[in-house]
Amino acid sequence: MIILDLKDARPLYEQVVDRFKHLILCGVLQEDEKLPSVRNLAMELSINPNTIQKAFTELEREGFIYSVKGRGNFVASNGILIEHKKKELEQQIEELVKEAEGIGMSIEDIIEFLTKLK
Amino acid sequence: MIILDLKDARPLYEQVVDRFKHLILCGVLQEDEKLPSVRNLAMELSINPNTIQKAFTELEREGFIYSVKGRGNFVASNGILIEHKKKELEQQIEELVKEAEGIGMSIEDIIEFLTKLK
DNA sequence: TAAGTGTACTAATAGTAGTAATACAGTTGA
DNA sequence: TCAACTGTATTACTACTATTAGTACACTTA
Repeated sequence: MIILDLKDARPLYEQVVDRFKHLILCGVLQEDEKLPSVRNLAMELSINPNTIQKAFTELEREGFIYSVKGRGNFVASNGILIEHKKKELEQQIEELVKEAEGIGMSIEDIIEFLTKLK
Repeated sequence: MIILDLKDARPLYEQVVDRFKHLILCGVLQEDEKLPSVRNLAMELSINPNTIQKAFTELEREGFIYSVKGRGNFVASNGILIEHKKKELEQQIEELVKEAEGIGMSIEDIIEFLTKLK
């Protein structure tokens, strides 16, 4: 299900995160489907369970999965995932607006720039 | 002119960068005014010249100052500074838009969100 | 050309990120 | 209830990177 590339310079947990993101976004893993357990997957990949745990924690932080103690990790609903990402983006936008105002660029200026992008 | 806080966890060069940013943005340092030399300031603060050099390189990268080999570092014109920051922001906005489109959020949606911020 | 200036290279060190070993804690089903 | 599964927290080892410094080079100006 998940394949690691040990020659890849990227950290193992990051590779795991990206693989699962892909599987979820492409619909291979369906809503509420159970992910392999931390231990199983770690054994299968011959790495430490904590590395998988770190990957799952990150996936949860980004809204891709949810985790239930003692039961397992599960694919989050598409709605929740998108809602999560939307909030993240809105936060980023707010920070950007603050910075922009610091150099005398108003929200209107930003909207004007966005309009040109269309 | 510049004061360091050795108890501060932040790196020395970063403290120097922030101090100068403040001095420039508040107009204490005027356009084309010469900054203290790398060696002088280093001696005054009892740190290594390379640390000041690193701070100045960062300030130049962000458009706050410009540097002339053999002559010194000088405060950039306000216009250039703002232009520089504006381009940086616009780049960030473009990246944000791409991400937003990835989750089905259009430029119009972003504009709507911005409008509510006003 | 001396005395100032910025810059590049290298190295020592401290801090952090990645991974692992291990122990703790919740859930489930025979 | 308890064994066997599940996620989680704590700690520690290690490799990498960031920070700082030592030193040498290169340009500018009077």
